[in-house]
Amino acid sequence: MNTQTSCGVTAEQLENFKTICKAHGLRVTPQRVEIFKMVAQSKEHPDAERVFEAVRKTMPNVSLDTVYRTLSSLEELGLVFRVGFSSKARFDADFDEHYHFVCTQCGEVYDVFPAPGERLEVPPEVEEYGRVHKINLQFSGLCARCQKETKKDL
Amino acid sequence: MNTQTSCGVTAEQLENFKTICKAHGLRVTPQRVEIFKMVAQSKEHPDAERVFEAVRKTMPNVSLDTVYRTLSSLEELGLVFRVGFSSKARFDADFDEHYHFVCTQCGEVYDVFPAPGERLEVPPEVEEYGRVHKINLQFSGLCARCQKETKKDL
DNA sequence: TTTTTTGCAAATACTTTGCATAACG
DNA sequence: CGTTATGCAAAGTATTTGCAAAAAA
Repeated sequence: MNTQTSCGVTAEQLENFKTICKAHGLRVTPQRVEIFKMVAQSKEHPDAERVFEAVRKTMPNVSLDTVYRTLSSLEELGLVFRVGFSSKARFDADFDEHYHFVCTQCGEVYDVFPAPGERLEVPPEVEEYGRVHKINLQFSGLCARCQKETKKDL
Repeated sequence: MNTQTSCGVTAEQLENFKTICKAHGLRVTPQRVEIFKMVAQSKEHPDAERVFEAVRKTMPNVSLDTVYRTLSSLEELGLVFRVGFSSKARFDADFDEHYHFVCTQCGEVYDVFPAPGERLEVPPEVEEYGRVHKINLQFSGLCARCQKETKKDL
C-alpha cells in the first residue's frame, strides 16, 4: 500500500529553503534538508514521528529529537507550519458561533463574535469529505498588548 | 488582579446539564457540577490544570485526573468542546490558502482548497485584537469513509 | 578552528489508566 | 444495594533539554 507521500520538491523550493536558512544564520545540514523535503513533499500533514520514520529510510541515524528541533526551526523560519492548534487542550462551553484570535507570543485566546452579516458559511466542496459538525476558525498573530510590549523593548 | 473568570451560570444551563447527564446514564456528582460550572462560566478557555485550580478552591480534594475524565465526558455529551486542535502536532508546508476537514473518528486530515470566489476574508473586528498573520480554518465531522464503516457495522 | 548541530539519554509536560474505596440513585 | 465515579499512584504519549562528540562554515 502506498500512502502517497511522494511527488517531490521543486528545485526552487529547495533553493528558497537554503537561502532562508542562511539568511537566519542556520546551517544547511543534510538532516534539515531531508526533513524539509519530507514535509514539503508530503500531502498527509505528518506528525514528528511520521517525519522521523520517513527520513530514517534514507538517513538511518537521524534521531527523533533532531526531527522535533528541526520542525520547530523550520516553523520559526516560516517554511513549515502546524496544522490547527496543539499542545494542551483548552475548553469552551460557549456554543454561540464565534472564532478565536490566538496570540503567537503570549498564547492568549480572544473570542471574536461575527457581525450578523458575516457569519461563515460552509463551502459546498467541504461537504464532499463528510458532514460538518463543527467549524473551528482561528486567526493568529501578535495581539495588541504584545505589540505594545515589543515596541517598549526597543 | 481579577482574571475575569466569574459571571455565573444560569439555572437553565445547569438544568440542561443535569438532564443531559441523566439521559446518558451519567451520575450528577458534585465534581461534575463544579467542573461544568467552571468551564461554562469562564471566558478564558481554560485548560485542565486551570479548571483544576479553580474547582479546588471550593472542593479541595478533587483530583486532576477527575478533571480530565470529566472534561472528556462533558465533551462527549456535547456540553463542552475543545478549542482548536490538540494532542500531537502535525505539519504542513503548503502555503496556498486552504482549509482542513478533520475526521473526528479516524483523525484523517483532508485538504480543502476554496474555489476562487469563496476565499475567506478576515472580518474587520478581528483586526482589533491584533494583526492576523495566519488563518486556520478547520471543519470537523465524520469523513465519508468512516460514515460507510459505521453503516457496515450495523 | 570556531560555532552550530547532532545523537544520546534523561527530563518534562500533558493526559490516561488500574484499582480499591466512596458515593450516587 | 448494585453500579458508577473518585482519588491515588503509576503508566503512557508527546515533546524538550543538557551535554559531549561530530560536522558545517
